[in-house]
Amino acid sequence: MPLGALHSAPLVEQATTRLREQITSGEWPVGTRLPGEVSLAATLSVGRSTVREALRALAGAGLVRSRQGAGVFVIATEPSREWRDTLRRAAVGDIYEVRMLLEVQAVRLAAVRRTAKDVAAMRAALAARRQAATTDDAAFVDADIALHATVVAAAANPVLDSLFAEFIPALRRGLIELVDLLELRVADANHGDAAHSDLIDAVDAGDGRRAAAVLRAELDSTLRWLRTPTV
Amino acid sequence: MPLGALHSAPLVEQATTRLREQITSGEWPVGTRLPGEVSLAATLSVGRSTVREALRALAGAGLVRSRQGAGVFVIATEPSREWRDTLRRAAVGDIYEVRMLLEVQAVRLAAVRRTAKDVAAMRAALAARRQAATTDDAAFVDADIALHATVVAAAANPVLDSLFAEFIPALRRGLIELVDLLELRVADANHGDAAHSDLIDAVDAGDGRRAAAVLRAELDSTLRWLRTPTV
DNA sequence: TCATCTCAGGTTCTCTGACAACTGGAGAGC
DNA sequence: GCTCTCCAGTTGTCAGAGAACCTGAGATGA
Repeated sequence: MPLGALHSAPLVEQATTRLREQITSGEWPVGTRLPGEVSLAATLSVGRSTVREALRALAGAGLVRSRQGAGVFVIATEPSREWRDTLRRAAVGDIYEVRMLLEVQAVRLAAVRRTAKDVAAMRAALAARRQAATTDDAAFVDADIALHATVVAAAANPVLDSLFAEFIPALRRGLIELVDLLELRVADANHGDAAHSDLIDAVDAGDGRRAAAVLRAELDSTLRWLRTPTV
Repeated sequence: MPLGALHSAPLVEQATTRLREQITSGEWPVGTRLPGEVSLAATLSVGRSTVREALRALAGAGLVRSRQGAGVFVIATEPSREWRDTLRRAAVGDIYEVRMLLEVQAVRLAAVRRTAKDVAAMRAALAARRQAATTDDAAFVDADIALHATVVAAAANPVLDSLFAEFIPALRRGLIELVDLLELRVADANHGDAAHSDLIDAVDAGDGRRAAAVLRAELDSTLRWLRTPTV
């Protein structure tokens, strides 16, 4: 692998970058119909095939969509990954607060929408969490998070699922440290088992209010610790 | 907006899907050098240009990378933007439901944490929304969303801010279509002004319960429309 | 007046062919 | 063993042609 290519980037890549900049700079907001291929080729001083390939790259990135005969339209701007940066840099307390907010509402939905299959998955995850109680902190936290993910999944909203998954890396980091710092598992390696069992029972019974209360109590006590300044 | 295209997908999209499946199925793991363009064109029974465009789409999605003379290589087996993909592809009702869930809880926090500066920003945004009432649907929806963003910002949680921003492109799309479809602004160009004014008053007064109720009523009625199957 | 149809111009889609630029491996020479 | 050259195969770019599609304007008919 050379340290750096000494020849310029292929024209398609340059064109892709130029067009992408038009989008991310706000020049072409969502909904904009891009100039036609022939016009863009003239503007960029490249062949039409080069423009087409650049547009395909932007389409593959999810920024544009083309309709034959109608044109190519901006369907998304490419934010600067602000969300993921924020999630990486934010105080764990802020992250956890949003997680809590989301999940407490999610269990209300889960209590309404859960299927027998969802409940079976929750109970299987609870069993796995119990099994992980004999292992190290990281594995235990992973099993705990996996259990919560099954509860969120029962809300039957793919956006929620995906959003919860976005939180997992940060949650994992924060929770492993917290469990270690507080030595939560010294007295009880299966810390929180009763609450999780109650949670699943409540969801199973369709009692959203109770499920939310159980989960809120659990997450709230954790949040309080996460918000406590560390010495 | 057509209910569904009655003609088959463009060949480039089909080829992209086929090639992507080879990657995501594990047939072509990371590091694999794909067959050459000429070979792929023969395999897929399309022209070489079609293959090239499909490969560009995959490159734009971050799955492959090509080196002139050397070949095209798999660099990832999963798109790296699962969350964003979900947000783009999900049913607008699912998106809106999560937005609602988030925002109703956010206003509870906002009612506790708002500063005088936050409230001033909300009122300025309300004024801007009123001004946008004289313009087109898109501008009005933008002003509406901006107002909601000021309310979320008052919750003083950067993760919430950033997360709300993630929803904006999808919300914008859905809401502009809804406003247009239902002709919500024919009778009242400044649709929903009273509710928004009440919302700000409640946040200003620190009445989280009332703020949540006002917002829930607003968002719930919109969600109901978004969940209604379109004829 | 309104609804429907037709047409023209502009758009994207696909293919072909040609040539340029590049890579990597094999073989030859030192 | 190292370096250079050559060659086959690869990607990159362009041009051109025709097909398929979309949209808006205008014409026609009820």
